[in-house]
Amino acid sequence: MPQPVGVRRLPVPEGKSGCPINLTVELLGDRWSLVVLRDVMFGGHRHFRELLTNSVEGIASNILASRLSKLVDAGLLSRHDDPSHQQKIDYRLTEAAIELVPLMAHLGAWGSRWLPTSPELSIRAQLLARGGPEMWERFMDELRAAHLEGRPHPADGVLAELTLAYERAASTS
Amino acid sequence: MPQPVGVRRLPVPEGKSGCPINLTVELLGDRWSLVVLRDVMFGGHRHFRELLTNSVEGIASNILASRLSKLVDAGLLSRHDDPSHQQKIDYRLTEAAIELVPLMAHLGAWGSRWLPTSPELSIRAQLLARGGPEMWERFMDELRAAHLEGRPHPADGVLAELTLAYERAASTS
DNA sequence: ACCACCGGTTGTAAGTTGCAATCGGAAGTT
DNA sequence: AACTTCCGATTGCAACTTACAACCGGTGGT
Repeated sequence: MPQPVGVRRLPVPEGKSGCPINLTVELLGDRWSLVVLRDVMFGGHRHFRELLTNSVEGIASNILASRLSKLVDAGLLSRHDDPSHQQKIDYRLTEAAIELVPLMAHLGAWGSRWLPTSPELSIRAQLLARGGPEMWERFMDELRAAHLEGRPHPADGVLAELTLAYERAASTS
Repeated sequence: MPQPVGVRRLPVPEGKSGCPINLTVELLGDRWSLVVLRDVMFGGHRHFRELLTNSVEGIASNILASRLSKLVDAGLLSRHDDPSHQQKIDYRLTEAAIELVPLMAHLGAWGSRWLPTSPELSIRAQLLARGGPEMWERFMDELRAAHLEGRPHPADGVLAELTLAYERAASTS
């Protein structure tokens, strides 16, 4: 299991602020980083093409490539060979990224409360918000099993529940 | 009290995604928006110069101006005349911004766990994280009193506690 | 041999950011 | 009345980032 950087007491990079909020914003505060992580986390997409094609927002391939390598460098994603295809790369969430689940939940909850979201897309966010910390922990354990240990998502897990709720909403609208 | 936009079921803007996480990232996912909100929220700075001069990260004045007006347009800040000076503008948090407190808490907690933060600056984040939802609610009520009703922060409030902890840490390091 | 798919790169144009200097008006000081 | 400081910004410019479309060499299935 990777060690939190903060615990190692690394020096604050020269000329930077060292405030936790600021450093997190410096790392994730751009148009795409969190969206890519969202697709890996909730969409279950783990390959370049998958992320490129299934992105609702239409990310450009060069931006996706640059974000993926940035997130790998930052220790939020890890690269693995895919046995099914020599060129295929399997991007997996690291523990650091998995611990962003509560943040994603809040982000989604706030957005669906204050911004003009589309109903079918905000169902997952509302479900996850209502589930609270207990549900987030279950989801994080599920992600750990899938991304750190390579086991598949269970059919009765949180991801399945969220996906099902979304699909039901999307088909009836 | 302002109404959440989501509740009004505004249409999703043409060609945009409608996903709550995406819309929130579109609004707040840049280098400065959350940092400015942090300074208003935790630093108690409510004037342009104050934000410009006391910013640890050194924001440029044109960027600050552009972010302030964007946040006002988005309904996260409101502008008020300051009786003490005709040109002075008092930027106050709205209810929407106050409800970002849990998000800020998670942001700070994640950053202080995974990024090389400076100890004295992460004390507040850790205190707020440990306080949990109960402390966040107290802090939000305090912010509502200060920003929506114009009453001063109480001397024994959450903000005072956080500031004291920071100042103690800063002086002994 | 053919062709779809793999993770990317390249070129280019448009937009955003960072930095320093500066603005006109308001208030305090002498 | 003159001078200085403070007020929320704006301007010009250079550097960087983003968006879009075309394209790359290698892989694998038919």
